Amino acid sequence: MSPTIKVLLAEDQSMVREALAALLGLEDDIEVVAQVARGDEVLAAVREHAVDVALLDIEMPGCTGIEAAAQVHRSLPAVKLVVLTTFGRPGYLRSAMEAGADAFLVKDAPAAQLAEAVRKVLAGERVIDPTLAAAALAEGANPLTDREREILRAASDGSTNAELAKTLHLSQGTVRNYLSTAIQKLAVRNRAEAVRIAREKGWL
Amino acid sequence: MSPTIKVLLAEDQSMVREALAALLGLEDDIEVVAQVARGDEVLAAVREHAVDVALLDIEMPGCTGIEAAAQVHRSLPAVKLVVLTTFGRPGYLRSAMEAGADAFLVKDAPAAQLAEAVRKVLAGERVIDPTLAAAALAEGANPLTDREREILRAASDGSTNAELAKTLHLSQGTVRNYLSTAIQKLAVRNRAEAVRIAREKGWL
DNA sequence: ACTGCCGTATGACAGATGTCATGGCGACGG
DNA sequence: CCGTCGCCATGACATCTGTCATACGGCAGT
Repeated sequence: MSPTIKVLLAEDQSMVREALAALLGLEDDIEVVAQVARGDEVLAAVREHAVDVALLDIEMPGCTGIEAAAQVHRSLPAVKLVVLTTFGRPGYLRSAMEAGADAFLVKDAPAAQLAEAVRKVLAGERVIDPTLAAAALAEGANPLTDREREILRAASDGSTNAELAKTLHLSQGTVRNYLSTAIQKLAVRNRAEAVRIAREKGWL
Repeated sequence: MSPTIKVLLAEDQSMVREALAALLGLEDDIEVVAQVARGDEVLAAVREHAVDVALLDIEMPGCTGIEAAAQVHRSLPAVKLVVLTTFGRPGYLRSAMEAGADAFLVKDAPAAQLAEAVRKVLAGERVIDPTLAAAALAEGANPLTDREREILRAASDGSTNAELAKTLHLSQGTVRNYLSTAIQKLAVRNRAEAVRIAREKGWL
């Protein structure tokens, strides 16, 4: 009796995106009504196509799927949000939830979970991998301040202190202080490790 | 008249893998007869299912799709090899070709190219993105020696010189020398940048 | 009002990192 | 058999990084 579920797919790699569309197309009750390749095109497309469920990849040009989720959640709170990602990083889960996501799936989960998640969120359920949820809770919140995160992100391409100081309009000493505190908070021994760990946890 | 083309799909993320299978399943002349999630399972599966074309992702546990391609190429040279990857790194293309690949596709190409590539390689054609091919040629070969690559790879997680020396059974000075020459060859200013650049080019 | 915490800054110090010159050893090509 | 190259090593030097103590203004919570 119910009409088909209208789904939007946001994913930057077209081959993956179209493959997921093919997968969902096999389901009778689901219809992919829109596809976008950039985070910043999500909101408009959701509006235009009266989407029921938006399926969002995190890593996208324009803006991340998490940011896109937040935008949609603010403007159109009725739209259900499924966040889909390659990396099961606890920090991602946390921020996705804070952005109003209804489901959080990792791409190495079985494909059947995708359609299932779409149906469940529409029924008002939340879908979260319990292992990941546990990890997210166990690990605690991001200990880094905004500025520390920003400097760490800027340092992640191998820039030197002098370059960082210039681009961030800070003194060189300040840059070192921030990196130093970040290194200590993450309990590592240099900036490279700090970047790696923060990335892994989804804190960058 | 010709029987269906038997395809093996190797890709570690099950959602993507099954989605690609769904996509290829839409084609009448193609049949996905095997799916594996690890590089080191490819060869056995190709043998077992008398596969015509193997579709290999590069980033996989066990071994990379490129290594798997080389194995298949050596043992069963009649099997056609399509390498599929997220990252259009020229160095990847180069090594894929050296491993005997018949096609090289990036995941952000349109989905239609996938089935098309399968048919073309079976017809004896090679399928390569011309832009990428140009980039691979323009950039030249990997200037790093085996050892330099190895040390750079080991250093990429933020290990310190002392740790590298220990795990690689080298003197600390030697480690520094290798990193220094790698840094110079890549025309960068520190190991972090060296790692980044080498990664980008697919030289790691 | 007082107490944190954040952002910013400085100066000093120790230790890590990058560079350079130099050497030995083995393999491979001319 | 000689030159070149890759691999490994040492020592010396300059620079970059990480740590610590200290400071000041702002802003939030008690």
